[in-house]
Amino acid sequence: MLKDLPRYECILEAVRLHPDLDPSACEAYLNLLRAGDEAYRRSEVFLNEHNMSPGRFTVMMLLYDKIGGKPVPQTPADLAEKAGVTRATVTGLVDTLERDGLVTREHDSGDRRMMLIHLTPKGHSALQEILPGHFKQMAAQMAPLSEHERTTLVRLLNKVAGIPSAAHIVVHSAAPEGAAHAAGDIAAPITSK
Amino acid sequence: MLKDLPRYECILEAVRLHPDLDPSACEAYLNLLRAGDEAYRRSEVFLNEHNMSPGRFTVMMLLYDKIGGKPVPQTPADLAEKAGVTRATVTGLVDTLERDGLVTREHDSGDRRMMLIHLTPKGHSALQEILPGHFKQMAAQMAPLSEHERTTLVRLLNKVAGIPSAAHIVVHSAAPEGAAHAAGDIAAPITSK
DNA sequence: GTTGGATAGTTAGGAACCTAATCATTCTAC
DNA sequence: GTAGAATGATTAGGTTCCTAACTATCCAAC
Repeated sequence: MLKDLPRYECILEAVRLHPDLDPSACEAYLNLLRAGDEAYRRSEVFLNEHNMSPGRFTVMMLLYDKIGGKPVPQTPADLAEKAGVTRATVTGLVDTLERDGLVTREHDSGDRRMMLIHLTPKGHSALQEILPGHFKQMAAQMAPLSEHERTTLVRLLNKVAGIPSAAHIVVHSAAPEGAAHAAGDIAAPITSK
Repeated sequence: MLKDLPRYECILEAVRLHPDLDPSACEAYLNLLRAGDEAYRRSEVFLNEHNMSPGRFTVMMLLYDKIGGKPVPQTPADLAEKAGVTRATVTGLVDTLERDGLVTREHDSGDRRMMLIHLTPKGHSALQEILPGHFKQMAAQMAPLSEHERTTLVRLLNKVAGIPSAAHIVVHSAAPEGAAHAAGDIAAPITSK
């Protein structure tokens, strides 16, 4: 939210009035929020140019199988769970995506409570058109960092986000219960709720 | 947006279909967005418990002089500029803050186009009540990081966010045009638009 | 001194999120 | 087999943001 962050000196000033304020924590926290927001907004600008929003894009990416490159149908509840939003939000996103002809709804033949959301050919080609630019855009944003710095950044971010340890995930990719590698299911966040 | 990030292996898989995809950039980017979102949402939850939202809180903090601890009036345009949102958004936020008796609007005596937003005594004490918890909450979120790690994190985040260099800011605190240290005016982002 | 352009704030309408309530279908237990 | 709980999706209504259009005031130039 803050466009310009307070200088470190100003934070130190504020500590006089508020002894609870941990200056280095405050600085790290504000910079994290700002950098995250910056990166998010840049992507948003790019997506907007292609009649996309982060929410719409996420839904479409979830319908797009990264491994096979083929569209795979999913239920709204699946999409909500994977995207980390409510089912009501998915309903709204699918509404506009369907309106634009990028996805279709279909009743599940087995359980008629469920819907199956499909990427249409139009949706698939829209994605093909957007993805290269999106990837370039991500690469450009991270370009200032060396490979080593990226690794460090990921490690520190995971510490903050409450991910136990980045290391063990790659090592023993447990997956005790089968299925669903598509979006990866590493480290279920504490944000369960 | 994504609750669970793809595993690194899955990203590597995806590179086969999309040569533009820079795996380490993608991983760093996704982790940045997720960690930022996590931190943001945690703060949001805390603020919500006190009848606040990030937007409302930011406006009130801008009206609260961190140095003197005294409320200082500001125009909506000022607030919008410092908060990095549109003036229309500030109008909406001030509407609800005024409704709740936390701020008041007053016509500028000199230029009757302008309004001056004041923190009311009620608003001031609401802030006093929230701030200690907010600070503790920030400290708790950053607790997993050592002082050294915090410095590193800030340096890497600034690289990504396009801040030229964190060092020189503290060193020669230029401030060529006078005034307004309240919210700090370091490093105007590229996001000017 | 009046016209025209800039500036400050608001209004109107839309998108993406939320919670809570509703409707339809399925499953479970008796 | 039927009542009631559980589950999937939607609807209704609210919030926070946006852009674009509007209103009011000020200032500058003729």
